[in-house]
Amino acid sequence: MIMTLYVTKALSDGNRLRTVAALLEHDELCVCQITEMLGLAPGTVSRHMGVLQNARLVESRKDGRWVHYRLSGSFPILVRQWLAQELSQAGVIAEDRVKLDAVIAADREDLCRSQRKRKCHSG
Amino acid sequence: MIMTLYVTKALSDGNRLRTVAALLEHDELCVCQITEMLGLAPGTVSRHMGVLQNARLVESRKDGRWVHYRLSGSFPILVRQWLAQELSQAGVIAEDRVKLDAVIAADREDLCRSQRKRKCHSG
DNA sequence: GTTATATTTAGCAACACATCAAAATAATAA
DNA sequence: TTATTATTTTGATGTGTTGCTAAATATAAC
Repeated sequence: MIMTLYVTKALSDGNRLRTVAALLEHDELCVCQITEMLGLAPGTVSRHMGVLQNARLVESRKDGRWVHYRLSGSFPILVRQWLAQELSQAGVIAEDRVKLDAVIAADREDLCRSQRKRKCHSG
Repeated sequence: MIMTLYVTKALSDGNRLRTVAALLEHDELCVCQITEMLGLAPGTVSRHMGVLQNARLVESRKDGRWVHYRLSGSFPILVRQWLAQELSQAGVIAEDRVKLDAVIAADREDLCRSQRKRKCHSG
């Protein structure tokens, strides 16, 4: 397969684009933070991150039970510039920015605890 | 939907990437020429071109029964530069280049005639 | 060791997409 | 007008993707 396709396919999903937008503004985010921002199941987010990692757009760093993702050094710079321009204008991403700020301000443990609780109530 | 998604989705298919690569090197190509290069059914190629046009990556010009496509003026320049760099290294696209040169050298009417013939034989 | 827990993987249903053949369109040629 | 013909649209089919829940993995806390 054309290498470029891994990149364009990875970027051809709205939730992955939102994640990249978030990582353009925050050095590192852990899976639970991204999960909170997107409002998806953890497993789904994990798979999205796998697609981005497979395209070499993000890298992961393990910190205890937490896994942090950041934009990869091999993220094509021209694409990065383009996305930085375009995504900053999208409404959804402005909302994500607000939500993320709250998420980051909160304690990480509290965040994970509230995600667990939500899961129990829904089942 | 995030506007950017139209672009990334349009570029997330191998045959559409090959088409864009061809249009980076040839001002204009008609549907039958692209069809010959990709080796797909005309209807399939038409739909692909529709996706690219919808994302404002290409524009069409009608010339009698023929329709010519070219890269749009609103094709994001950073993406264009990135693709020009990346796609030039792909093997498939090198092959396409050779095939396209032959296609363009041939008479357009002959090309369409041969495509008609092929269709009959296969049915 | 055992328990708790953040993430990943597996299995599955729903939806989206690529492809072809064939019918419909639009334009030329006779 | 009638016949050709390049392209588009439609209908059907197979494949890929996204999402969830639940099980598995890996790490920390007890």
